[in-house]
Amino acid sequence: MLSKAYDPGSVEDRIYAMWEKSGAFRADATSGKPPFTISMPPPNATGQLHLGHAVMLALQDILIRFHRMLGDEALWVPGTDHAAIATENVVLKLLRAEGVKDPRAELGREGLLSRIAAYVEKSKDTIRGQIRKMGSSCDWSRERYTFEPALNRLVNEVFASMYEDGLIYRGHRIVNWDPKLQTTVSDDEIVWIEEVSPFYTFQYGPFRISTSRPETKFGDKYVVMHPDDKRYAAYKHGQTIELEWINGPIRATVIKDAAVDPTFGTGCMTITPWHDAVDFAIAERHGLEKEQIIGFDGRLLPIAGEFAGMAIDAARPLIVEKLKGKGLLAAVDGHYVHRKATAQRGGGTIEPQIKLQWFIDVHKKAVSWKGESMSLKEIMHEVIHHGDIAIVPDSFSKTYFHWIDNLRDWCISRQIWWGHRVPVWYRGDETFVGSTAPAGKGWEQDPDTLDTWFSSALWTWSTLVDPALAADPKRTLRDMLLQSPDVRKFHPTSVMETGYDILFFWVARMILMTTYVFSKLPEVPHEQKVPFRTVYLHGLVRTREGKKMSKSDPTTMIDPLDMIATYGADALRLAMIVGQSPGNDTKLYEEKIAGYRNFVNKLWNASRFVLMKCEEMKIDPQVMEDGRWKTEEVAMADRAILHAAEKLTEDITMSLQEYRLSDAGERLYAFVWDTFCDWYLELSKGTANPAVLVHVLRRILRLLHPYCPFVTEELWAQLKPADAGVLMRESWPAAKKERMDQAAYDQLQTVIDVITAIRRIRAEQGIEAGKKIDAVIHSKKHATLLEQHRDHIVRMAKVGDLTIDEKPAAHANAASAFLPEVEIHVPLDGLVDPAAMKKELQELQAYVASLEAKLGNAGFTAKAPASVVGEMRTKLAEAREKLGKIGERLSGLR
RNA sequence: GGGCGAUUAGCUCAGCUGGCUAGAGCGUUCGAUUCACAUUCGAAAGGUCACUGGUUCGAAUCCAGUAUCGCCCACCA
Repeated sequence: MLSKAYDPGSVEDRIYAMWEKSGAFRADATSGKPPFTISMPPPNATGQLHLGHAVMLALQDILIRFHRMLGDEALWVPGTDHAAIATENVVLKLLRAEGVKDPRAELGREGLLSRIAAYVEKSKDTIRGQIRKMGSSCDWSRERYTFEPALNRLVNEVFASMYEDGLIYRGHRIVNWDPKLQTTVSDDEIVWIEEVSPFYTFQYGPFRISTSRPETKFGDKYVVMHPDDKRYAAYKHGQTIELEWINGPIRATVIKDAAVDPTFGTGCMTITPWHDAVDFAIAERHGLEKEQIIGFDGRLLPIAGEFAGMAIDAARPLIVEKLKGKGLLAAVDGHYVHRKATAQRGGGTIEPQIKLQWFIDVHKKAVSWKGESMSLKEIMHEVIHHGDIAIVPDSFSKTYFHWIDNLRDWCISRQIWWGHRVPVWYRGDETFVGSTAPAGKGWEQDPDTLDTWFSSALWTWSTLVDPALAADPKRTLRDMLLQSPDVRKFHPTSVMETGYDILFFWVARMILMTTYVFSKLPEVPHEQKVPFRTVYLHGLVRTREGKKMSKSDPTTMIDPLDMIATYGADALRLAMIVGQSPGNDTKLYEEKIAGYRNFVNKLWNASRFVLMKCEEMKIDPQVMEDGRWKTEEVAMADRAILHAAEKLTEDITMSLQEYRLSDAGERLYAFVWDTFCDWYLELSKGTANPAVLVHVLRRILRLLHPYCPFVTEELWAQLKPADAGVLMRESWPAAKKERMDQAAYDQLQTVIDVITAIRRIRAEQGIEAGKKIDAVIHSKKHATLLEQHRDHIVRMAKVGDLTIDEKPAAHANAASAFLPEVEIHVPLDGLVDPAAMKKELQELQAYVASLEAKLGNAGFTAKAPASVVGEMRTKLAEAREKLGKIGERLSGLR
């Protein structure tokens, strides 16, 4: 017998172990079933489960379990991410704490990498266990890691292929250099911080120029202004001027360029092409010299003269002081708000620098797509625009297009060690691109590694490539893709479910890489050259106050593992999913989770009740065949609940197929609690029909399983038919139209309305429970109906006894009254069919529209006689009036 | 500066292509209680659907404008 309250702690781990051991998570690449695939966005291998993960795991598990039950070959590939910069930083910090002052120098590349690898392996088990805690039904036999050898091979092959196609190039570009982490960071990894900093205006020969960064100004020998700026019309482009500057006299050149905003400051500026992206662009346009002022360590170079070697923060006030001493400081604005670029990871101040970096060219038309030569950017646009990939919610397509339109070449090299190393070898002037060094001595591999999103961008298919094929150097990328059984069966994936915050970081890059790679395989049908068919973007989880949960402020954090321990994984899953609509942030707080814990417990007790009823009636639910009962034993209430269960099945199935996960969850919640427990189980306390009870409960367990896998599986063991296996492998119920019994359902609704009315009147009139009540019914049909349900009404409305008298109807649409002195309106008849009325309305609308069109036409051509127009006007007015009446009636419909 | 979105009950939110008396959960108030469940049951109060116009027989829903808030992108020397 079941315990009085559901205890998730004693159930969840046992159930999960049972599933895993039984092989229920494993997908079969050889089955004939249609595939349904999700690649799990890999959490950091060294990470801890947070709410973001929990939401993603719950959503994906619901989809996977639903499709598995639907009869699809459902595959959910789990994995972890090597998280390049983040992981390297963690280990560097640990090493420094151990007393290793300069880990890179002391351990060397190989030494440091093996330390990091060991650390990663050690911590992987944590996240693996935590993913299991959520109930995730992923296929652990296919677990992958973004930095495993097979994936490294694929990364190298893709790099080489793109290089050969001229899509990867090396060039000097302004990059975001982080002097603290000693690496470049991508545009997307920058956080802008507002700060007030002094804004200086200096005399620069005849000009006044302003800056918040005097320390970059040593090398400024170009003064730029807008070509149309009349104030500077006297100065010609290319003209040189001798002037006194920080470290003595220099010769400045006048440049006219439209990039300068004449309304800002003095309308002219000097440029520092090495340390500013806009300046770099101007310098490129005019072929100007570029000079480095600040070193990669963040200190001034010898060009700074006496300031050389100083850190920029320290040098700044001294430089200002010197210029002031020379009488060149014209003004200082102390209230200038400046936006400073800092690195998202590590927090160092970004110093733009020119570096030799590897880039992916997104503009070059070098990819064959639909028989055309297109750029990566164009393809990225095309697949969304054309609908090869759908984004849920659709509104994010606009954001996506906007981003694509402004997309620049992607800088893929990083100056860290932990990551896929750039597969390029150098020897003197020779360059070789490939997985391994070419034969011969003296080849040196590029020291840089690739942006972590480069390997992540391959994730949907790199995880499906057979590692044995990847390990064979003779196999080409093409072989690996076409010969891996999992790629053939499961790619493209069905859904990419992730937070909207990484739409650009990751989703867009998967589209870029996958379309590129598959564009090389003519035998793959066009629509299969995408990484996924649907992108489902969930929102961020916020605190009750709407704040972002952050590690730095522990009071805002909700730890999903704590919540699982207290309330159970099922409750947490429901609390996160219900109320979460795609693309919108949700607020989560403990009371909400507690509410769903109550719900899970409610289901538990409902099952307990059903089992008790079975026992009372000496029936073993396990030997009960599903859905078998004798027609004559089925009362109207049974027919009604059966109808409701079929309707529910239909709704839930549809909602899940349309990715309306919150709706479906809410609907299940309401059905279980309000319809099944508070209504049908209450009725069943009188006369129970165990066959129907068990049938409906089994139906609930199936429909609810994707949301609450643990409790439903546990209850299933008690209630399943003898020949059935685990619930997670059961089939999804199909709504049976022939079982739908709207009439029975409506009639019971009437009975319920009557019960509610009696209760309300009792409360209003202060009539105690248990008193006899006389009801007057103005309809023979309903008098009969209520007479049949007298026992239920008496019990549910807590009436001592009930007399039902029939009187002739006062109105055509019979209303009924309870208690001699009080009239209650009960909607007794479903005489009006809203669908038919709508149809009539539509016909009238069409008629009105045609009349209007004719009238408009007649008025315009002035050919119709006035009498005809008048007649039409009358007709139109009549039609409109009728329309209004029908609309009103329709509005009044219940 | 460019773009996207939001504004519905005290709080958190539903409300799909215009059509039930605008809903749910939590909270509040009142009442119940050995009978599956106090992690319960019944009921009540609570809304100018941000504002102003427009389209329509009919608008929370569509259109325009206003206000407030949020997010993304770019970034001014």
